[in-house]
Parts: sequence; structure tokens; C-alpha cells
Amino acid sequence: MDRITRDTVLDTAMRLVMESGIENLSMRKLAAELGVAVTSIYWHVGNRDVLVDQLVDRVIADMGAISVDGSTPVERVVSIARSCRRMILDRPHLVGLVRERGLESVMMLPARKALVHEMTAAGLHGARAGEAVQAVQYQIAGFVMLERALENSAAEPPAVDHWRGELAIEDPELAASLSNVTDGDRLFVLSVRALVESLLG
Amino acid sequence: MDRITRDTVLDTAMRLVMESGIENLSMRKLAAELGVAVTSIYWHVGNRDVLVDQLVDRVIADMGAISVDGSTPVERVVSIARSCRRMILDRPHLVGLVRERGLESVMMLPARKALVHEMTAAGLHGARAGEAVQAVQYQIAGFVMLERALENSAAEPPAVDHWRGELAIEDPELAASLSNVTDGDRLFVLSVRALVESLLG
DNA sequence: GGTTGCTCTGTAACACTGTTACACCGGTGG
DNA sequence: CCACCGGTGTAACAGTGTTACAGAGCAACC
Repeated sequence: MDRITRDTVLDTAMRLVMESGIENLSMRKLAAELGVAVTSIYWHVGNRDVLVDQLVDRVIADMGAISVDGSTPVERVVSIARSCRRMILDRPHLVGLVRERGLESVMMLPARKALVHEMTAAGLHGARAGEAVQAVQYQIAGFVMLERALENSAAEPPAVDHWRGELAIEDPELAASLSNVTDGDRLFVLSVRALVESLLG
Repeated sequence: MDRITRDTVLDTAMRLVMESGIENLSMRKLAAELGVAVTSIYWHVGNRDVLVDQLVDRVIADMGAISVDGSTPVERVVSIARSCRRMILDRPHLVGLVRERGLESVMMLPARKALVHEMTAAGLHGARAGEAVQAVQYQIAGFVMLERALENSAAEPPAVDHWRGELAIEDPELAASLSNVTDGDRLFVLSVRALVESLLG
């Protein structure tokens, strides 16, 4: 009946993903939502993989520039990391998308340019600067991915208690700090600042 | 024909996972490998989810104690982190297993006890020590998860070149250091050492 | 007008996946 | 003998990605 376009397909797919996540997006559901047969989608986008790739591209493309502020180099890098983390967490479907397609590296790209700039401005050059950039990138992306994974599994604690009993911490404040659900932003900033202070010092 | 046991099911499942990964483990393949109908597996283990949970438990259980050496506190924590990373990377199927079941937290448990010990021995107490332990744990688990994800997608680079051209780095050595495939162990040790030196300093 | 050719859509199928209702078979206890 | 129960098999349900094939609609050319 009504003709569909590659763009309308991507629009609807994006909407479905934002509503119920990538794990609930199927070609048949997408076709039904468009009021069309499955084959039309395949004709327009080709594949489920390229469909998801296109969605990743869209999300990446509409990520605004990351903000950099702070007077000291450390504070500027920390602000880059924070901005990057917020950007990713503000798009909850992004992590699922890149994970399904193995495109985790694109999550590290936004910060790359700004980090290179700050590192060289802070006096690092050559391989030293490259390693510093990569270290911070890995910390940002790794932290965010892990954070998202943990928040999904926080409801059902793991069945393995092999380790819980072995801890036997005498320091009550330390034990409380470990058993508390972590304040993500606080731990993130603390970690990044510690890392960067050491890399730049 | 031949009776099967919960243990034989788990043994065979573990073997199949080690051979071709969790993503290629299906109840029917497992049943065929056991020479039995699917329903028998369901009778013995109940579910696919509990099956995977059992496999995770097995892998976790056979992880030996992590080794701690080094004279300074920093070196000892770094050695803990390295040992933990090796333990995870030596079990390539582990990451897939915990990821499928959302049990990423179990990957951080082995290091917990040793890290608490070292942090308190280094003079940290209370919430400070707790935050330090969590920071290092997040860095270890996040780094390893990201590392594994990136090595799988290294073959097919992402289709997004929005950022590649924007970089325009003048420092050739820096550019080379960023485009090179990263030496995982080197970057990992460098990052952990930087983080820990700052946390303990 | 008739015919060809291209774009796009629909039907129906293939080969999978996890899961389960139900029948059956063999042994053990009453 | 018979009933029960642990364990197995058959066959199905609902869902997934993907595709071979047939057909509509429309433009262009003879």
C-alpha cells in the first residue's frame, strides 16, 4: 500500500529501540509497525546488521560536541570525561546498540580529539601522550559499559557467595562503603581524576 | 537410551562453550551432543538461564587464588590487577558467559579481598579505602570487558568516519601511537599503576 | 496500444531458537 | 498385578533472521 523509505524504516526502528530496547527489536515487529511485509525492509536496508549500524551512526551523529571547562589541565580532562559519560548515559539505547554490533570503539571517538588537544597542551608528546589518551579513553568506555551492565543486573544478585563470607572486613565504614550501591558519578570522577593526575604529574 | 546426569549435561555444555562459544550453544545442539532429546535437559537443569548460571559458577569456582607480589603497595596492587586480568583472559568463554547473564559483578569479586587487604595495609581506611577498592575494581573489569569487545570487532572497523578526518594530529609519533593496535597488557599496567599511585599518594 | 523492464511489495517457506504439553517406557513398592 | 514415579521421546507453539518467488504498479520505448 503506502510506500516506505529507507528513512522511514530507520525512523521507526529508532523509535522502537527507544521504546523497548534493541533486544526487543525484530524485523517482523518493525514491519508490522510500518504496516508492511518483512521483505520490504530487507529491500530498503538490506540486513538487520546494517540496520543496527545505521542506528548507531544516527545516535553518534546527533551527539553534540563535548564541553571542556576548568582551568587546570586535570580539571579539563576530567570535564571531558564527565561530558563524555553523560553523553553516553543520556542515550540509554546506545550501549545496547554498540554492544550488539561490536562497535564499542565508536563510544571512545567523541573524546579522542579533545583529549589529544588537552594532553599536548599539558606538555605531553609522542607515545607518552598517545598512551595517556588511550588510558583515559579505556577508562571512560570501560567504566560506562560496566556501569550499565551492573545496573541491569543489580536486581538479581549473583548466586555465587563463595567470596562474600571470605571478606570478613573489620573496618565497618569500609565494609559499608563496599556494600553500598555505588554513586556512579562520584566514583567515576574520583577515578578519572586520580588517573589523570598521575598521568600528567 | 543412556541415562544422563545433571553433571554430564553441565560437562558437555561446558565443552561446547569452550569449543565454539556461548553464542553457539543451543539446547538442541547440546541434546544432540548428548544423544538425547531436548526435554531431558530441561528435566535435569530446568532452564537455559540456570544452565548458564551453573556454567558461570563452575568457571568462577575453578579460578585459583590471585597472586600478590611486589614490595611497595603500588606494585602489589598492580600485581593483583594483572593477575586478575590474566585469570579472566585465560578463560575466553567467561566474558561471554557473564555478559549473557548480566553477572559482570562476579568478575570483580576475586580481587576484592586482596585489594581490601592491600589498601588498608597501605594506610587507607574507611570510605577512602572503599572508594579506592571500587575504583580499581571498576578499572580492571571495565578494561577487560572493553578489551575483549574490541578484539572481536577489530576485524571490521566501524563505518563512521565522522571523527577520523577531524583529528588532524600534527605530532606523527602521537598519531602512530593512537592508530596502532594497542598492546593490552602494557596499557593496562600503565593505567592501573597511574590510578593506584594517585589513590595511595 | 503493446511490451519490456525496473522498483517495490506480499506470500510462503527454510532453518533456526527456547520451551512445553503429553505420551510412553522401565523399574520399584504395595 | 498394578500403581506410581523418574526419565525420555514426539510433536508442537511461538518466535527469530532471511530469502526464493510471484506479483503489482509505473515509466519508457517500439
